[in-house]
Amino acid sequence: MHFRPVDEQLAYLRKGAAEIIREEELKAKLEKSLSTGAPLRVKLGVDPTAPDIHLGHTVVIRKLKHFQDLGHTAIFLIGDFTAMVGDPTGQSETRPPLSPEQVQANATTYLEQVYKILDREKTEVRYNSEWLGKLTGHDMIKLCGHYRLARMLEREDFRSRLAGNQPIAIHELLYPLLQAYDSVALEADVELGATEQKFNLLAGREIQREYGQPSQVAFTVPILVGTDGERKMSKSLGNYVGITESPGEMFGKLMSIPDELMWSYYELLTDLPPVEIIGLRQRAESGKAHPRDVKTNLAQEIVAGFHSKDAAQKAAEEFRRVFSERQAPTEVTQWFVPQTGKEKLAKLLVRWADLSSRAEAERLIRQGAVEIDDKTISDPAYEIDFNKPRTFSIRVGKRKFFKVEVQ
RNA sequence: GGACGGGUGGGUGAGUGGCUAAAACCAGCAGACUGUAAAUCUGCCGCUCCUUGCGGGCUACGGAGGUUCGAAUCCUCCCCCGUCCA
Repeated sequence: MHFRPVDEQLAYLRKGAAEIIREEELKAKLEKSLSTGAPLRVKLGVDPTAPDIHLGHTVVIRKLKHFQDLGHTAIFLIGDFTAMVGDPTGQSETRPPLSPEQVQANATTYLEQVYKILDREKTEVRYNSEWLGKLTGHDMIKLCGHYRLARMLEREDFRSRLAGNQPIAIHELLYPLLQAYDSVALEADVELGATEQKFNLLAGREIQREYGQPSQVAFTVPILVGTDGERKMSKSLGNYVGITESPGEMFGKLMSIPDELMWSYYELLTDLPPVEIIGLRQRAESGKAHPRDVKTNLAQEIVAGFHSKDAAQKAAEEFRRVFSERQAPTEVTQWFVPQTGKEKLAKLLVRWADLSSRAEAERLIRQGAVEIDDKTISDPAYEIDFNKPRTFSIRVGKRKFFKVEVQ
C-alpha cells in the first residue's frame, strides 16, 4: 500500500473535523503506518436502531470514507449487541431494546445505504455481538473494574439527568464500557464519532490502555444541524434529508435551509476544498453572488453525490420551474378514479395528498391551500363530480401536485 | 421498607367539581410577503359524521374502579418517576 505524505493526509482529514484527540498521536500513527506499510484501523460504530440514514449520519461516514480514500482500513461496526442494550447517547430517556430480528433487518438496510458512500469492497463490516456476546459474567465484572463511577457520571448526558432528577438505568452505564471494549476487540487506531460521542471515544482510550493496547485517537465531527437551522438533524424532528430520497425531494429540502447553514453544509457534506468554500462565502456576503445561487450550487452538489450530476441538474431545473416560475411540475402523481357519483374533496385529499386526517384536509381547504385547475377551493364541503371522464389537476400547499383522471 | 413530591395534548406547562377539546409558550401547518432563506403579519392546530353549523357523535388529563345530574379536578386500589431516610 502506498500512502500519501503524512502532512497531506492530515490536511485532508482535518477538513470538517471537530476535534482530534490527540492530533500528535494521529500524526505519529500515520507516520508509523507510512513506514511499515500497515494501514490504520479506523472504527465507526453505529446503532442499527433507525434503518434510515439521513445527511446527518453521513458526516461521520464521509470522514470514514476519507480514511478509506487514503488507504486505511475502514471498519464499519454494527452495534447489534449494544443496540439490544439500548444506547443512552443523545437521548434523555431509556430506549426500549430491539429484538435480534429487528436489529438484523435494520443492519442490512443500513449497510445498503452506507455503500452509497463507502467502498463496499474495501470496508470491513463487523458486528459487536461477535465478541460482546461471548463475554462471561467474569469478563464483564473485570471490564467494569477498569472504570470509575465518578468518571462515568462526568458524561454530560448522565450528569444532566442526575441533576434533573431523571431516571438512569444501571445498564446504561455499561454502554460506554461496551463500546470501549469494541475498540479493544478491534484494535482500533482511530475511532470516529459525532461530538456527542466524545465521552465514549475517550472511554475507549482508557479501556484500551487498561487492556495493554495503545490508545486510539478520538476523532470527532460536528453534529449536522437540520433543515430548520436550529436543532440537530433527526428523523423524529422532521428536519432531515434522507439519502434515499428522490433528487427532487432532496433538492427542495436543501433549498429550504437557512442561508447561514449553507457554509457548514458545504464543509461537512461536500468535497469542495476549504479555500473554495471560503471564496463562495465571501462572494455571497459581499453581494457578488446571490445567496440563492450559492445554495442552488450546494444542493446540486449534494444531490449529485447520491444520484448523478444529471439528476441533480434536472432537479435544479424542475425546482426553478415550479417555485420560481410557479408552474406545475413536469411529472406529477396521477390518480385514476372510476366514474362514480360525487365525493367529498376533503375525503379524497387524505389519500391523494397523504394527509393525516380528514380534519386536516378540511383545514387546508378552509385556509385556501387547495387549488383545482388553478382555482382555489375554499368550501370544506366541496364535492367532486365523477360523472363523466375528464382530467383535472390539484395542488395542495406549495409542494404537492397531482393529476386526477376520471375513467 | 418509611416519609415526601410528581405523572395533563408532539414538547414545556397552567388548570382543585360544570363556563375545559382543556390557558400560555414552543414546535407544526396554511395564507400574505419572498429567493419554497430569514424576519414579519394573519389564520389554523384530537378524531369523525353530516344539511359545514357559534352543528352532532366519539376519544383525551399514568391505569382500573367509585362518588356525583356532571370529574383532569373528590374517594379507593394499582403502576411508574424522583428526593430524603434505612
